[in-house]
Amino acid sequence: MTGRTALGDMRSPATKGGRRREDHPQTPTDPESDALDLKKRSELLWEAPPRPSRGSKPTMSREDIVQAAISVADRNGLAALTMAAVAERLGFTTMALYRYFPNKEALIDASVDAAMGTPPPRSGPRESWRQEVYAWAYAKRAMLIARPWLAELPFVAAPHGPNWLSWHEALLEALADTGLSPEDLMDMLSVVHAYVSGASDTAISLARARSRGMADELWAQAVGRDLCRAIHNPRYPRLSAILTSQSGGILDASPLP
Amino acid sequence: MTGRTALGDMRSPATKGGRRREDHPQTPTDPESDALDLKKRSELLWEAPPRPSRGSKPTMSREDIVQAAISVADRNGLAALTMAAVAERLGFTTMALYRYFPNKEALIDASVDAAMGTPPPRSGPRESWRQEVYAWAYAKRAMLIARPWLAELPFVAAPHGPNWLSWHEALLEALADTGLSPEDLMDMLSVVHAYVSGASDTAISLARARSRGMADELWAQAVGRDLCRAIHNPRYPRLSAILTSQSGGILDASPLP
DNA sequence: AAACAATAGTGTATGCTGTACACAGTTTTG
DNA sequence: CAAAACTGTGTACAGCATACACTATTGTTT
Repeated sequence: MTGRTALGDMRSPATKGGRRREDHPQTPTDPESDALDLKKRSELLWEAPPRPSRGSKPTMSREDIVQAAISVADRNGLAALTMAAVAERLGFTTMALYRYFPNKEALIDASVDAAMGTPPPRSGPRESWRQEVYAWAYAKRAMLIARPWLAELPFVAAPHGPNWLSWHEALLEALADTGLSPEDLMDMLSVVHAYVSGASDTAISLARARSRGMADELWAQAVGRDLCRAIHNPRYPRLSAILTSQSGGILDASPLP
Repeated sequence: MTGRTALGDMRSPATKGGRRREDHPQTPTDPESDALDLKKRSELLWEAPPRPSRGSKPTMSREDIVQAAISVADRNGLAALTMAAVAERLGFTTMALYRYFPNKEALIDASVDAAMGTPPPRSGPRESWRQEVYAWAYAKRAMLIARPWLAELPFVAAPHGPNWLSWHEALLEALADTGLSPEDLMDMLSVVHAYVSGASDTAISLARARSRGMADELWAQAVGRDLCRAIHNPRYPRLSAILTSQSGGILDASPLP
């Protein structure tokens, strides 16, 4: 929702202007085109097309465009990230961007990878794997909070770029002393990743609310509202009991230890 | 969104047709409107507006519309879920839907909650909490795989409806024998939720690919492509080592135990 | 140096989107 | 029976991604 204001822009617009796939899944228009799509997305993220020898020189670079896209999203959220907005920020025509990226999806793929950056290098000496993983988790959480629009994107089936891999590499390094098997390490990658994303959920939501100028109190009120509906509702006896038992640890925006 | 390929439609379009917020976060158009937005979304999900006494009777119900929306998304993914598509499936005009839902976002909120349904009831006698949590996790995973478009929506800042709460309630019931404190139970909710989502990632991706008619082999090839770029890349020594050490547990679509 | 080919950025056009608005028909309330 | 409140329709519009045709620019080939 993806925009996520929330809705709008999510991520998966097939092809908007052009042809459309409205067919039944059993009779797909072109089964191969999707696989090619995934491969193409990955390739565009990793492989720079060779600079052609002839023709006039490009004025911008993919880097420039990605930076512009990131700053647009940083300011106004994913919904504001339109081709026109990016182009305007660069002082070019909308269509000029299509000389660098074949479509919006490719631009977003690149922007997402660039926006997540690389995990901060270890500052001090190596600590226990527990501490290392803590540090990694905090770093990822901070990254998501700094760029809450990343969480507006769906988490499945996106291509994984160089920076995304670097976060995995860093986590593997944090786990180096555990002596886990390769298989277990792979599992840990997804577990820790998912945990941090999930645990950062409310913090990200708060960050988004703040960036849109919402007062913290209003946000907390709005977020707590849903859960509070369970209270005294016979359909949710256990949830109700927990919510009334004590506090709203739910409203605490820092669920990570 | 988004044929989904993936981008397109996400969820966060601020407001598409109407007024637009392009302002700087520091000078928001109307800080209160967002808080009201969140509250409104929650209310729409929980509180049915009272049937007016005067006027002609409605031909459809919100239920009908939600079911139509779900079946559209089931068939063609989130990108195909447009107001026009839902209306057509029901044999009504697009604008007729706006008598039941104030905007697309509200319809999606309702559809998401309805689509996730309620967790299956326990079949046999109560088992150990471990087994109970396993069962819950499998159920959630199955639900996500059955409706992969749910994973195309952003995971933050969406209102939580009755069914969503019921999944939490069920997990609390599974954890009943653990003797955990209320605080710890709340933490467990987000941890287990996040874990299952993350661990189901590839399985969901595969389900989406299948529903679009892609052969499993093609999908695996496309998905593995990204990770394989780390192999023999000096920037990712540990990742490379793991990936070459043995198998591609990565390509296994069933990471849950 | 001249002719050519391939590119970069522009301008314009298109189809799809969500949704505002004004209407006509229908049902209940006074 | 008139007024009020609603339902579904028709039309209209702005915003979006993007196709296409154009020109100006540049390196390659002759």
